[in-house]
Amino acid sequence: MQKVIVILGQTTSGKSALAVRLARIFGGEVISSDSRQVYKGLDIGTAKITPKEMRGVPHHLIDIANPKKQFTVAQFKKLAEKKIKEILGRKKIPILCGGTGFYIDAVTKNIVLPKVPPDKKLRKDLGKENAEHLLKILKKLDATRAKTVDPKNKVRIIRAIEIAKYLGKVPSLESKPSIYEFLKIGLKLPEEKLKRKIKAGLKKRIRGGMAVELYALRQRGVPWKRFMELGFDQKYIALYLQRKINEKEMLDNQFLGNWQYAKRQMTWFKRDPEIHWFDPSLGTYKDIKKEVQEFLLN
RNA sequence: GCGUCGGUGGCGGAGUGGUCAAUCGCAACAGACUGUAAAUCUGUCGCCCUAUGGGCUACGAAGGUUCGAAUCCUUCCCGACGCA
Repeated sequence: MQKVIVILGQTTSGKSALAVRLARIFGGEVISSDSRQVYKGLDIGTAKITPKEMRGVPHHLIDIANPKKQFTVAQFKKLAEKKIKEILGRKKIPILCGGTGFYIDAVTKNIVLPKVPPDKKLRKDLGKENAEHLLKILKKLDATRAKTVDPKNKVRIIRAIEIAKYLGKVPSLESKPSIYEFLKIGLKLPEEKLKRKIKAGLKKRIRGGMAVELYALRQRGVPWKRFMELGFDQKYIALYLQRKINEKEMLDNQFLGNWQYAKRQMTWFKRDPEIHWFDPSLGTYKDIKKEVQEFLLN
């Protein structure tokens, strides 16, 4: 089976740098698996790797989407699979690197996503209803899925309705075995160190012109409302630029957002027993390298 | 110094005689996750236990009134504002 390396972990844990190092040694190319770095014009705000930091290693799936439009897992999965194929075709090692657990699982667990594209109008209309009512609508279309969806999660129920409308019912969850073999390396920092890194990273992004960057997007017609969805950093900068919060509130909320996100990432990753965890602050690079080496040889 | 308003759980903030261990929001902790996933959503959240029940300590402090007080009275301490 052909091999693919996966580097995942919490925000600011050092995934990108590790990916570049491994890519340079083993002859790899990086496929970003980050749901925000796909957007063009959101460089500083999503802590995108810079060309210099790439050190000659090709990076994929960065800057491929218009921030005005919504990018989705399904698109990611399709593109990532295409890139994996291409990279392997060049006799190089694909390295999936990022912090979006769902995106990574979509590829590594080969989750079969129903081929029903988002229906903007339907979502908008149904969004006005309450969860209880939505569940009733779903029950009529697909009683089975109605029993399993989170009954209070409108987003989920609406998607289920969307699928049921097109396919008659929501197909049961399927996860086909992947044609690739994956080695999952997880990076996890101790709490205090992670907090410090998040703070430092935030400072750097602010000084680096995160607000200016967002302002430019705004000038290009990205509505304020959209910033709310683009991530915690951009959300609070947008509120600050609109003078709805002050500078301190912005910084506090941004830190909190990053921190809570890091915790949420862990609850996702925790349930995957295949991940090999390392603490990058302990000089574990050699161990990781060894692990990768063995994986590639077998 | 006088006057007014106020002091509630980690924080903000309800409650103004019983149904209050105390609405709610935040944080915290745990978790879910079928094309929004940096999103969306759920549970727990004073302490202890033989735990869909029981006990203890609590609403600035100390007394008091009452069958019963976070809620009423007195004094004291602290804060904000007003008058001096």
